[in-house]
Amino acid sequence: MDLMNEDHPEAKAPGRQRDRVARGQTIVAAAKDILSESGFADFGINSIARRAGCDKQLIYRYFDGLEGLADVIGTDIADELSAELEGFTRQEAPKTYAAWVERLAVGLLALFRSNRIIQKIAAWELASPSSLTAIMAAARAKRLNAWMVGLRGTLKPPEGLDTGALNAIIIGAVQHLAMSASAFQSQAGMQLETEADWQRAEAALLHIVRQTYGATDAS
Amino acid sequence: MDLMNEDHPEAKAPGRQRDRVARGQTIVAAAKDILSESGFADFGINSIARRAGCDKQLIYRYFDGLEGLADVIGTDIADELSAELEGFTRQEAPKTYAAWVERLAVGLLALFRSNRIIQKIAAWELASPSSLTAIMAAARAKRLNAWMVGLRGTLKPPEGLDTGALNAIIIGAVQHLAMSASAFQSQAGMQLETEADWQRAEAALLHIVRQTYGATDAS
DNA sequence: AGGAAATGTCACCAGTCGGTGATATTTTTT
DNA sequence: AAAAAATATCACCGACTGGTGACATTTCCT
Repeated sequence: MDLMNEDHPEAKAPGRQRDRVARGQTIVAAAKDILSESGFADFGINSIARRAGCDKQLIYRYFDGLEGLADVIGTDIADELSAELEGFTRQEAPKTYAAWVERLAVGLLALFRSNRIIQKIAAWELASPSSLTAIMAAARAKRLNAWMVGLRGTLKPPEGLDTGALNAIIIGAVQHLAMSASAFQSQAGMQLETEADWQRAEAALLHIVRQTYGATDAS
Repeated sequence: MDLMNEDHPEAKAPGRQRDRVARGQTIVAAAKDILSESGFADFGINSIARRAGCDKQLIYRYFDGLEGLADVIGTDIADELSAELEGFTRQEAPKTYAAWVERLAVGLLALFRSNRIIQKIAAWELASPSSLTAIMAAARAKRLNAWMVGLRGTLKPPEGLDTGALNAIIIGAVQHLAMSASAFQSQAGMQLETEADWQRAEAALLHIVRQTYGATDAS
C-alpha cells in the first residue's frame, strides 16, 4: 500500500492525471470495505461504485471489471498478510516439529482472527465459490504456504504419525474457530468474545496440539 | 419421497383437492434440491417456482412465503437427521467420557459428510447469515444437541480439562472437514475424495481425540 | 494553436428479483 | 341447479443488477 506519490509535472506513462490513482485507491478501499463487512453478497459493480462515490464505468476502465479489481485486491491482501506474518517469523525459530505445529496453530489463529477479509474469503469459498473468491484465495494460500514451510525449515516430522492429516485437521479447526467467532461470537457453546475467551480457546488448542504430537517443550 | 397417494372422492379437510398436497411436496423437494446444490444463493421465490414447475404465487399461498417454506424444510431436515442419528444411538452406549467424545466426533463427521444440505446451511451461516439460515440452523442444532446429551448420559468429564473448549474445537474441526471436502475435495492439502481418504482423516481425528483426552479403550 | 488521448458523467439496455392484483378454472357447499 | 370457496395462472409493478454507448471535459503531445 504505498500510494501517495506522483505529482511531477511530467507524466510517467501515457497517464493523464486528473485523479486517476487516487480514484483507483478509493475504489479499492471501497471494495475492501464492502468485502470485510458483507462478504461477496454485495461485492458488485453498482455497490462498489456507489460506495466509492464514482461512476461504475471507472471500474471497467481502471480494472477491466470486477475480476481485475479482485486481482488487485488479492495481491493487496497478500501484502498485508506478509507484513503480519513478518511479526511471527521474527521470533526464534521452533526447535522441534511439535513446536512448529504449535507456532503454526497459534499464529494462524491470531492471523485469521485479526483479518476480517480473510475470514470472509474463506467462508464464501465454502458457501459459494466463484471466480472472484478463487482469485483472492489463491493469493492468500500462496503466502501462507510459503510462510509455513519457511518457518518449518528443516525440521523433520515424527515417524508413525500421519502429519499431513493431523495438521489439516488442526488448521481446519483454527480456521473454523475464527470464522465462527466472527459470525456468532461463539463456537459450539464456547463463548468467543472477550480476550479471556480467546485465551481459553488458545489454551485448549495448544493442549490438543501438544497432546497430539506428544508433550514437548517450546513456548 | 412418498407422494403418489390420494384420489379418495371425499376430501380430508376443507381442502379442495386438485393437487394441493402433491404440489406442496413438489415445491419442498425443489427447494431442497436448490439448497443442496447451490445453497442460499438461488434460494428465492422465482427460482424455486421455476424449478418446481409451478407459479410462484403457490409458494405464498401454501407456505406464506419463503420464510414459511424454510420452516417446513427445517423440520423436514430435522426429521431426516433424527433418523440418521438413530443409527448411531443404536450401538452400545459409550462407557467413558473419552469414548463419548470419540463417538461424537466420528458420528458428527459421518453425519455432516452424508448430508449436503446441512453442509450448505452451516457454510452459509458463516458466510452470510440471514433469517432463512437461522430458521434452518435452529432446527438442526436442537436435534444435534439433544442427541449429544442423550448419548452422553451420566458420564462425568475428566477433571482438570476444559472440556467445553476442547469439544468446541473438535466439533469445529469436524464441521470444517466436511464443508471443505464438499467444496474442494480436500482440506489444507489433505485429499478428501475416496473412501480411503476419509478413513485416513477419521484415523487422524480419532488420534487427536484420544490423545487429547488420554488414550482410552472404546470402539 | 491544434488534434488526440484520456477521463469523468449520464442515460439507457435487458434481465432478474420479490411481490401483488385480477382473472380463469375447478371443486365443494347450499 | 346456483352460489361460494378454494385453486391455479397470468400479467404486471418497482427496484435492482451487470453492462454499454454516447457525450462533455480535461490533459497531453505535437
